[in-house]
Amino acid sequence: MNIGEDKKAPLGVWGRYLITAALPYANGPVHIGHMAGVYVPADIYVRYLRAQKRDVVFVGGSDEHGVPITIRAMKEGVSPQQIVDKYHAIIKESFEQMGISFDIYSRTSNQVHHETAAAFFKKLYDEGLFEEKETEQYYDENAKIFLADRYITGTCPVCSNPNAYGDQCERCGSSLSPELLINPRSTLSDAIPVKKKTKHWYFPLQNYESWLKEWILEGHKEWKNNVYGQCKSWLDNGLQSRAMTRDSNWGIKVPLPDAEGKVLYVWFDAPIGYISATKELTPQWADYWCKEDTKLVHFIGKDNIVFHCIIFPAMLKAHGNFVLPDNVPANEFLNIEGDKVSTSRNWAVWVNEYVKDFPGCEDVLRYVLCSNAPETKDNDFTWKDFQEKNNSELVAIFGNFVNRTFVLMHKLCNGKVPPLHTDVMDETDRILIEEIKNAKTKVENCIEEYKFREALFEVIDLARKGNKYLQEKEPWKKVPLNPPSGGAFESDAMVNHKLIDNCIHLCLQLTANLAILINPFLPFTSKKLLHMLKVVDKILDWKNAGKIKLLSVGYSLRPPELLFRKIEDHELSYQVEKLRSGSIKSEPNNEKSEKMGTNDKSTNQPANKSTIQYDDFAKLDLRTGTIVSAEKVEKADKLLKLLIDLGFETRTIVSGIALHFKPEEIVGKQVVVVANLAPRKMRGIESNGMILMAEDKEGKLHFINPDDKINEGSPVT
RNA sequence: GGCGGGGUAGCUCAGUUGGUAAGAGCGUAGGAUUCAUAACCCUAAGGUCACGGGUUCAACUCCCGUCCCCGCUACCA
Repeated sequence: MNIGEDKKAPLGVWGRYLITAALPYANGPVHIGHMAGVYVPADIYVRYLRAQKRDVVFVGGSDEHGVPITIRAMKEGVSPQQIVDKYHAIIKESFEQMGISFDIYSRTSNQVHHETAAAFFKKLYDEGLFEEKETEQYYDENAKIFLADRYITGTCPVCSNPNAYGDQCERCGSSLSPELLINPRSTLSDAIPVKKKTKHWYFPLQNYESWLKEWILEGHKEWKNNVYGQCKSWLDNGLQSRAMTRDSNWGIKVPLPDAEGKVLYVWFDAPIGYISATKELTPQWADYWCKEDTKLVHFIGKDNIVFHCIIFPAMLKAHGNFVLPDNVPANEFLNIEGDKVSTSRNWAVWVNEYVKDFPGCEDVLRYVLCSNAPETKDNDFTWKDFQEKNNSELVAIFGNFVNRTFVLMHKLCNGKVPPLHTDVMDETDRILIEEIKNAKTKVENCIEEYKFREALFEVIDLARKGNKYLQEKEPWKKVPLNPPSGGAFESDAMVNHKLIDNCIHLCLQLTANLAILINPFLPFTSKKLLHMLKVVDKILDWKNAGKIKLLSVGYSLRPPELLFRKIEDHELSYQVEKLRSGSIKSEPNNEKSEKMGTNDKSTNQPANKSTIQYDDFAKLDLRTGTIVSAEKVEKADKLLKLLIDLGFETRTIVSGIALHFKPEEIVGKQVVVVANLAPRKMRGIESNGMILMAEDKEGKLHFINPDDKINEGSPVT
């Protein structure tokens, strides 16, 4: 592959472009975080490339496999297919409505993908690139399923992080396999997983480590800081074999004879979805995937970095014959009104709802999300900001310029494009013409470097310059004059007439430029402009930008229509109210944040506990006790080391309540203790028992204790 | 605690390889104007560039340390 030789390729040297946007996971709709981080930037890039007449394909689709979907189906009593059908339709529609112009929006449950992914796997298998291991895999006997990586937690063998996930330790960055974990447990039913024999195929990432290091750390220093830093961290920590198959019946069947009940790991099959979608789109798919002069770019959220920068490239490398990503411009997260987006708390602005609440304002959302995109760090979306950006930039600068140009043209030039009289052009005119040219260069440079918000700023700035120009020229102050008939002579009036012509002429040409430049960002607006200017789509070719001969002299144009409307205060308060009233307080241990990235495939539902017999209860030795001392445990945010007087003895209990109570304020409190709990070491301190706590709906903890003070050590029955 | 990303005007962000760049937009305050969706245009205020050291003739820009924010993760048997 083209290691090291592809830096800063000059414009136009790429034969074709293959652009992918992260496959959204089909167990929920998309929200504005997804849009801002992935789909809007990807779409801008693609529309720009198309305007450049580059050969480009933009693929996407729903990611429909994975255990969370089967779990959800189980809970709702429907089939996994029904779940994904429902959300695939919603997601697809949202993208269409927002103008995300996929060449194909596919899905991983369809036939082509099953075949492609299976064949990919088979090829690696046939070449002996997998390690086949029969292992004791963890099985949840309550839920009756093998536990997917994500559903097992345990201790990381590398850094001793006790809550590493089965697929990855996020503390030390190591990629793991479930059986490497020490002390595993099920997050589904809380059951202690039992081991059961099963066979799986592992992909030895470590074999690609040195290659990845060279390819990324040496060859792609231009990647964004956040992306490069993450990659470096993983690579420095060392890679390990990772199982690429799972025990499940939802997914792509492992294409081997002895693999009943086994499917491909969702992260193995999902990125292959990009290939399948391309296949489905065109018989020439291989040109895009296999020819070295293809520029492959993955648009993703930051939660996907490891898969798109490490695992998938290693898979492609192993398979051979495929191009590798030239860049992976991952974005950070978008918060809403100061809080992180959370599906479980319903703290989100859903695209399908936005489209209903603000019909015809799709471009406004695109504008706000792009101009405030989390390109370098997490950012905040507020409705106030949404209003201000709309009212003071789209309406007041961009829309207003276009509107005053059109109104003046109709008032002063009979609704036609006036001629340009070079004899009366001045410095101001020439500067404006220069600015139009510059704008094109600036915008394209920014887009090529994935700096979309800056690019968009430059477009708006051009409109700003138009307003300034208009202000300086003040054509409305000049006396309009009918075209001279017969022997015209130079007079002040004649000159004024020419000045008006020049001003409006240039403003109109500028407007045409705006249509071209804004097109990648606000395609609906661009369309409206073309309609008003009575020109065809052809004019949107990027090569036309920067020119001032886009509209023919004498051509009559349509009356103006407003491009944007103001957003009123009451619309904001409605949205904010909707957001707040719809939000659900969730329990803190369930407060797994939603990422604006699209593949948060974990769900974390505490299951209802099953019925127990009296005997089970009677096994507990519950006692009252009094806290005699409390201190914070070093290097642990949540732990307090407590000494509890139980009457017959005083013992040490380590409890995870430090975020809720200060040590000094709980000394002397009576508590209920599980006295016969097996000892357990935490942070090196042996804990002998457990304090009972109640948790309210805010997630706050409260001690459980007797109404009146009673003797230490009194049994609780 | 670990890893990663950040901390620059009220807000959202730019600041290239260290040297007249401490900047932009919005917001705010004045002014001017009326072609325009009470919009546009002009002007102004304001920041010890998180903090403390260090390297240098010179640091927002390099080094060390500290603090804070965000994400993932850890300790809540």
